[in-house]
Amino acid sequence: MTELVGPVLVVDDDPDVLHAAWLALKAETTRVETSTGSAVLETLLKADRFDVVLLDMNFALGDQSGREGLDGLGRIQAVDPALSVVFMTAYGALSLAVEALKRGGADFVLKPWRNDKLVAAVRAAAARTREARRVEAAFDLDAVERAAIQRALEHHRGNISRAAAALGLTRAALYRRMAKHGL
Amino acid sequence: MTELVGPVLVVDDDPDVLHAAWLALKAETTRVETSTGSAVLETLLKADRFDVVLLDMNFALGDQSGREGLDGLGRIQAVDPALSVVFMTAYGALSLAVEALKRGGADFVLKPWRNDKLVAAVRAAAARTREARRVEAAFDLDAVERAAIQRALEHHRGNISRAAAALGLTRAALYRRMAKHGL
DNA sequence: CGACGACTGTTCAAAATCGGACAATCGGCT
DNA sequence: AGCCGATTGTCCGATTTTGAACAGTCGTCG
Repeated sequence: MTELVGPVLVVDDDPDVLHAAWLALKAETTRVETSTGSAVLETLLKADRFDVVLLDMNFALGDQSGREGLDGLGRIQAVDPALSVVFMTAYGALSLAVEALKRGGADFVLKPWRNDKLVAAVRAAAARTREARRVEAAFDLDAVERAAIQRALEHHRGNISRAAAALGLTRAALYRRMAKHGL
Repeated sequence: MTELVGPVLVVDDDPDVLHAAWLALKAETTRVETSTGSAVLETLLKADRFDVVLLDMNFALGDQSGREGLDGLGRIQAVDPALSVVFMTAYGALSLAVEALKRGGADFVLKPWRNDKLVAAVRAAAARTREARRVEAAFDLDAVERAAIQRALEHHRGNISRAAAALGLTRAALYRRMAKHGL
C-alpha cells in the first residue's frame, strides 16, 4: 500500500527547476505548488497544509553559503515545526549539507537529479512530516482536552452534569469547552 | 500480595456496633474512624480520604425504611462519587438491599456479622473504590493536563519555550500552569 | 573579550473564563 | 394527571488567564 503524498511546495529561483520538479512529482502527489521566491513563504505555508517543502539552497547569485536556504528553513520551522524540508543544490559542499541536516532539514538532493531519487526523497520526507505531526498532536493541550472531554461524555452517556463532575469542571465550564471544540 | 486497606469510616448510632467494627477491622486497615451520627458526614469525608464507609441503614428509631441510610449514601456520593459504601443492617429486607445496591452501594452486611465476612466485604469495597478512583483520574482534566505538560517537558528536555510551543501555549501560560501543578 | 542569538522569568492592562443563580424541561413514580 | 428531583441551557458580575513586552542570563562563536 503506497500512501499518496500530500501537497508539495517547491521553491527555486529558476523556473526550469520548478518545471522539472513539477514533472517529476505531479503523478506522485496530490498537488504541487511552485514559487520562484522565498519572500511569500509564510503566506503560502499558512494557506495550505503541505507535506513537504523542496527548497533551493542558493538564491542570491554568487552567494553559495546557503544563507538564504537556511534562513528559509528557519522560517518554515517557525510556522510549522513538523513540516519536512528537502534541500536542492547544484553545489555539493559537505559542510553545507551537514549544517542543513543538523538544523532539521530532511534530505539533500543534488541538481540535476534523477526523478526516481527525487520522488523517493519526497516520499520519505512526507512520511517524516506525518510522523512528526502525529507526535505533535499527542502534546497539543487543546487536542488532549478535546479527547478527554469526548471520553468523559461517552463514559457518562451524554450526561453533561456527570461528565463535568468527572472532568473536574462546573457544568457551565463544560458547556464553554464543548462549544470551543465544536461538540 | 494482600493490599492493605486504607482508612475506613464507620457510622452507626450504636456505640457497641462501632466498637465491634473497630475490633474486626483494626488489624486489616490503616485506620478506623467511627462516628455515631451522620450529621457531620461531609466534614469527616473532606478531612480524610477514606477507602470505605460502613454505614448503618436505620438511624431513626422505629423507622426501618432505610431513608436515613440512603440519604447518607447520596451525601457521600455527592462528596466523593468513587468512595464505596457498605451498608449494615439488622433487618434483612430484600427490597431495601436492592434499592441500596441500585443506588450504588457496594455491599450489604447483616448485623450481627461474622468478622471474616465483614473484612472480606470491606476489602472488596476498598478495591472497588481504588478502581473507581483510577478510572476517575483518567477523566480529570487537571490530571490529564498535568500529564501532558510533563510529557512535553520531558520530550523537550526541560526547554520551556519548545514545550510551550508543542503544547500550543505561550511561554507565560506554560509557566502559570507549571506553577499551578507544582512543577 | 565582546557580540549575538536563544532562553528565562516576571509584569500588567485587556480579554476570556469562571461559577452561582435562574427558569425551563425532562423522567420517573404514585 | 400531578409531583418532585435531576438535568439542562443561559446570564452576568467577579475572578482568572492571557500574551506582548521587558530586562536579565546563559552558551557559543569570531
